[in-house]
Amino acid sequence: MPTKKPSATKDTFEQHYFEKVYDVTRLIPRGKVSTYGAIADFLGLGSARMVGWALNHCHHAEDHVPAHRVVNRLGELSGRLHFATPDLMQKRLEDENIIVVNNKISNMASVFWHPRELENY
DNA sequence: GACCTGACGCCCC
DNA sequence: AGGGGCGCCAGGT
Repeated sequence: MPTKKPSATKDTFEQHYFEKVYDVTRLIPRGKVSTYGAIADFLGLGSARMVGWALNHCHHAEDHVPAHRVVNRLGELSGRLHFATPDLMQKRLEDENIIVVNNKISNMASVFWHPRELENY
């Protein structure tokens, strides 16, 4: 047994769960949002941080990832500074009729969507 | 290796 | 109600 995993294995694993995160994020309905924790739970990732880590690299993805629909569990736009401009995340949400005040979604309970609502995934 | 730092979240004041 | 501590995993230094 090799004491160390080949780096190719690690790379493909990352590729794998990055894509899973992107796929779930793409399934968030327009006008709804999900959270880092909900996506991590759904995918069985050990930590919600890994979702943030994956989304941090989502601009490398082949197809568009609606990352503005992922917020923290309090509805705060914790990732907004990683968009092209600091206000872009809020603008995208407002374009979907989501109300944002002080970088926080006001009606979080009514727009929250959990991936386990998916029927066949 | 030993830190440190995250697009996080739970627990406990 | 809001803030600190800590676990979580990955990367950088």
